[in-house]
Amino acid sequence: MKVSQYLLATRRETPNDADIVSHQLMFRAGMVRKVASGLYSWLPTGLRVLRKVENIVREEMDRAGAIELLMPSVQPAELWKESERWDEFGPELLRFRDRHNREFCLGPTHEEIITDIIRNEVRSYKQLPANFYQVQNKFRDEVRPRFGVMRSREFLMKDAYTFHLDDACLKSTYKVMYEAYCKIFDRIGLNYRAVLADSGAIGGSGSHEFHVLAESGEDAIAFSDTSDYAANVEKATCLVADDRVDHSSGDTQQLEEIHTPDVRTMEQICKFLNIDAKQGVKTLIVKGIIDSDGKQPLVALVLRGDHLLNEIKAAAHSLVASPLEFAKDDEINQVIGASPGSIGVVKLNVTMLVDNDASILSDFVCGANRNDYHLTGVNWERDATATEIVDLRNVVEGDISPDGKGKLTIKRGIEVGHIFQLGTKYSEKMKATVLNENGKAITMTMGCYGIGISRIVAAAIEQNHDDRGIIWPDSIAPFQIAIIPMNMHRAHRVRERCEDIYEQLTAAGYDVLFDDRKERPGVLFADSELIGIPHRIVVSERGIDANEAEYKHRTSRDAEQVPFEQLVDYLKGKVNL
RNA sequence: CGGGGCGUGGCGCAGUCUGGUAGCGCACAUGCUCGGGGUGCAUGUGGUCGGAGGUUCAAAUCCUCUCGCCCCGACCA
Repeated sequence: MKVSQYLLATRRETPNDADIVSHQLMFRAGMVRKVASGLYSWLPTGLRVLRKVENIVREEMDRAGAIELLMPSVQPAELWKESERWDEFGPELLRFRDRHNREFCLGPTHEEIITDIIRNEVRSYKQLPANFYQVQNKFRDEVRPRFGVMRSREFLMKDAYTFHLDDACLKSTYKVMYEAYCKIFDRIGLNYRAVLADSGAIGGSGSHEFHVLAESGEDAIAFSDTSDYAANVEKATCLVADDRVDHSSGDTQQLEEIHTPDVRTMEQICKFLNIDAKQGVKTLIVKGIIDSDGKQPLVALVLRGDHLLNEIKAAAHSLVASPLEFAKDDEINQVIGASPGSIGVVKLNVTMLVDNDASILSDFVCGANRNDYHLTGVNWERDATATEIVDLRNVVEGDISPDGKGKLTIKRGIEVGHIFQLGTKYSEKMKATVLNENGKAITMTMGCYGIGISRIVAAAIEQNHDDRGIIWPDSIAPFQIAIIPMNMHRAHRVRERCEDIYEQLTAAGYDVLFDDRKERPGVLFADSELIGIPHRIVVSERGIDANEAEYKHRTSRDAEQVPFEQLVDYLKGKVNL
């Protein structure tokens, strides 16, 4: 491509609504432009990258035995009502009516449509397992779109769905998909980790997320520093470090009530009593499961002062309402007789779920269930008893890995892929069955597998940039090689030489950007670096005199001189096609 | 949804408090200049100041309504 016949659209300045580096650089490099909140146009440079990612995904999916198809982005309400997600999904699902007043939605995902296809087309166990995928725009009406294409409302996604006679078959295909995903991210050249994930509302037994590691990631992921344990912090567990002090000889503190005016938060109580948050306990009041009388009791969740509640773990408990709902202040006052900020575990009249680590404390501090008072020297058994001891908290750096091997470290990641063993959630509701070898109708068991194509583009930039711009891996660069002429508009021989190199490299199959604009060298250099073209050839009069082109990689400091006749072969050794 | 902020040429901003008929940088066009890191000079194109209504002799500026965009939001018990 010659720049004179292309839309480079680079900018020197960053728009003020771009607050992460990938968004800023995608704008400045002329890759995307915002059309409305969460909606972007992909300019030619951006589209080139998007297509490259898409093609790698497509090749690996095909190689793994998946078959491509394409489903509509507009979907009829009937199918969503059948799966009961029409009501479950919430406002993220954009709903509307057509001219005949029939209800539709813009597809945020395609389980319903694919299940409908498969139940109509697949009748025999002999046709299983089946693995279908598509690459398509999805729409989710995000409350707050942000970070450019990282969390936009419309985005490009590869989604695959598999159908099986039984769970064993599902598990083996799941493993094949897991490996295909690893190949995809390896080929793109990203630093990523596969982690255990919460399967969430979608249900099912097994689930992994694939995260690109980056400071700006929205998710926290926990790894063992010695084993291969890795999990989303939402899901991560740890072993309890049992460093309980032995008080069997009775040398504990006395229970004492202290007047603590205006002390409500853990931070305030620590300051007031000059203690560490590890020596305190916080008591969160949430709503419980509605009982047989139709009443909704309150449940207390007890955590060590320095720990954070994991809402997913809490909501998963059989006594706790799901999704998790915090009790309102007046309810708490009514039932417990004290306000939030003064709640504690002693003589607490509701079910008490105590986190593992809170349960091994002794001589700790908590609210007194009396406004403006706290208790010190509290001890389990003697002063209070847990209804149940459970895992309720987010793991933190330094916790013991659940496999007992090593300690957890926590890093941030951008979720770019997610695979699920769905089971029969959709196939059962939508009656997707096949006949088995005995002629009996069997409900198929399903898996689903997503990759955020547009998000990968942003994630790759988050991971690969410097102060001059993007640094693409060869695999997804919009152009692999830039040809930059020096003083071309005065020196015909520079133009001729560039044209010649451009022809040769293009013929060799490379994506080459020949910057033939009448601009000063600084502009040409700056733009090629901003766009992130990994390999750069400079042709100058001086070089022509020496019969040499200059080669430099985007990441290297110094350039190398290469004789013109060796240039193509030289690049073949440097640039991965 | 709650809280905060912002809408002025394509982009980044000043002007708004204290009303007087719109300005700067970048980009763009033309000419000269420069020619290995966003050259310099000159000239020029482009904005009914998000929209509607109101106050006023006069509104980007004051008032009312409205639309759009951005940021933050369990962590507290």
